[in-house]
Amino acid sequence: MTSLLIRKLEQRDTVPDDEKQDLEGALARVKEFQADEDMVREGDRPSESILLLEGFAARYKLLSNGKRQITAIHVPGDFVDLHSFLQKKMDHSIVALTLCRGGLFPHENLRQITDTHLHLGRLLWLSTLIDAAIHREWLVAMGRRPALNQIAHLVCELFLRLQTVGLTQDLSFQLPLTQAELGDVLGLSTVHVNRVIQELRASEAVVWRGDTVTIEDWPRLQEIAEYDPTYLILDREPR
Amino acid sequence: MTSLLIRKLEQRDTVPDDEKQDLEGALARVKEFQADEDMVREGDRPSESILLLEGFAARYKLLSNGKRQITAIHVPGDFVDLHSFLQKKMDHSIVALTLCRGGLFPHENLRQITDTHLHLGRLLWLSTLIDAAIHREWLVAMGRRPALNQIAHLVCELFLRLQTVGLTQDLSFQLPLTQAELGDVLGLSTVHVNRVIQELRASEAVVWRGDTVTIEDWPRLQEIAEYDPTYLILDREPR
DNA sequence: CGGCGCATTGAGGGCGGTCAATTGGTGTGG
DNA sequence: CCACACCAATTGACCGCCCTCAATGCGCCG
Repeated sequence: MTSLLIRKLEQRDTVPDDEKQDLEGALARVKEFQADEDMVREGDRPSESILLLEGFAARYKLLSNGKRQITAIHVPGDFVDLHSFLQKKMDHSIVALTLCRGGLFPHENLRQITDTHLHLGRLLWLSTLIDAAIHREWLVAMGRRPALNQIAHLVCELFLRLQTVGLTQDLSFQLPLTQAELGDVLGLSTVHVNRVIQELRASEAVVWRGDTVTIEDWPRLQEIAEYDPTYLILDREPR
Repeated sequence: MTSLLIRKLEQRDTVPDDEKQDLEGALARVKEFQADEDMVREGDRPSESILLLEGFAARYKLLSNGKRQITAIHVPGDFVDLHSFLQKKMDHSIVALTLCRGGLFPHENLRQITDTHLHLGRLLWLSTLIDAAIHREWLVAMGRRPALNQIAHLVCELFLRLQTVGLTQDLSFQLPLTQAELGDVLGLSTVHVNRVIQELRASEAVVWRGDTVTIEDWPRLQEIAEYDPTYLILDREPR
C-alpha cells in the first residue's frame, strides 16, 4: 500500500527494509472518498493522517466572498495532511478532486515509527519540507509571473511529480481538474484560465485535450515557465 | 541567545530545561549581516542553519525579468533556513532586510540534539510546519484577496508573530520594510503598495507612519483582512 | 431527447501595472 | 549653514491583464 510513498522517499534517500516494513505496518486501514468530498475539514483535529493512494486531492481555503483558493494539489504517494500530526488543528480543508483512496496512519503509529526510526522520521519531515517548497514556488508564480508562464510552470511541476510515482506515460499525463479548479489553484478566473490554456496550446509546447496533457516541446515549455526543479529535491543523498 | 526561539516554541508546547540547555549548546557562533546582504544564496549547500537573533530577513527568488518575489519574512526567533538541514541544497536566497544577527547551528549539532531529544526534534519540525502554514495563507491572500485586504492580513500576521517574541509595544510595532520590499512580498508594484497603504490609513484601522505601525482598531482591521490566526498555531499543547 | 456539467466566446469594466515626475527627509561636504 | 546627493514616499496619466456577466457550444448520460 505504501509503495508509491516509498518510491517518493527513495527518490530522495535510500530507505532500509525495516523502515519500509514498519511504515507499511503503520497503515491502519484504507478509506475511499468520492469526488468533491472533503477528506479533512478546517477546524478538525484528526487523529490520523491520510496517505493518498489513488486519485487527486487539494488543500483549499474558502473566503467569505465565496472565492476559493487551492494551496496544494496532491497526487498518489503524497501525505495530504501529515502536518496534522504535529499541528493538531487543521487550518484548511482538503477535498478529493476525483474518486480517491487514502491510507490512514493513526498519529500514535506515526509517533511510534518516527521515535523508532529517526531516519524515517527525517524523511517524513523532509516530505513536509517539499510541500513548503512547492508553496513557495507557487507564491513566486502567482506574485510575479503572468498567467501563461504560471500555468506552464504548473504543468512542468505536475509532470515531474507524477513521473516520480510512475503516473506519466512517456511525455503525457492525466490532469483531471476542471478549468474552474485550475483557476482556484492559479488565482485566476475560469474564463481567463480557458484563454491562457488556448494560448499555451498555440505555443505548441503542449497538447492539452480533455484530461490529457502531452508535452510536445519540453525545452520550450521550460523556457516559458522559467522552470527550475531544484525545489522538488529530486536528488538521492543521505538525510 | 536562544531565548526568543524558546519563547516561540513555548508558545506551542512546554520545553523541558534539558532541551533548552542542549538547544543553547548547539549554537556554535553568532554572525552579523549588513542590511541588503545575502545570508544564504540559492544553490548553496549550507552546513549550518541560521537562527535570527536580531533584525528582519526575507526569503526570495529572482526572475529573469528582474522581478523579485519574497516568499517569507523572518523576525527574531525564527530559523531562516532550518529546512536546509534536510533539504541540503537551497532553492532560494535569504537576505537581511535590516542589520541582522544570526546564531549559527551546525547541522551536525542539529542532528545530535534531534536524535537525543525526540520531542525537541518534533518542535523544530513544527516550526517548519508553521512556515508552510504561513506560505499557504499568503497564497490565499495573493490569489483571492484584493490588495487592501491582503496588506491588512500581513499587518495582522506580523503583529501576532512579533507579539509572540515580545517585539510589540502595546498595539504597535516596527516594520522596517520599504514599500518596494512590501511590493515584493505582496506581488504588487511599489506604486500600488503606496496607494493601498493610504487606503488602509483612510480606513482608520491603523496608523502607519514611517517604520511604525499602530493598530488603532483591531476588530476593524481583522474584518478587512478576514483574519483567522489558527494557522499560526498559538496554542500550547503536547506535541 | 432533454438535462447537465464543462469548455468556449464576446463585450465591457476595473484593479493594478508602467512610466515619469515631484516631494520630502536625511546625511555629507563645502 | 547651505548645497547637493540620495533614497524612499507620493502623485498623475495612461495602459493592459485579467475580471465579471452572459451567452453559446458540446459531449455525456439517463
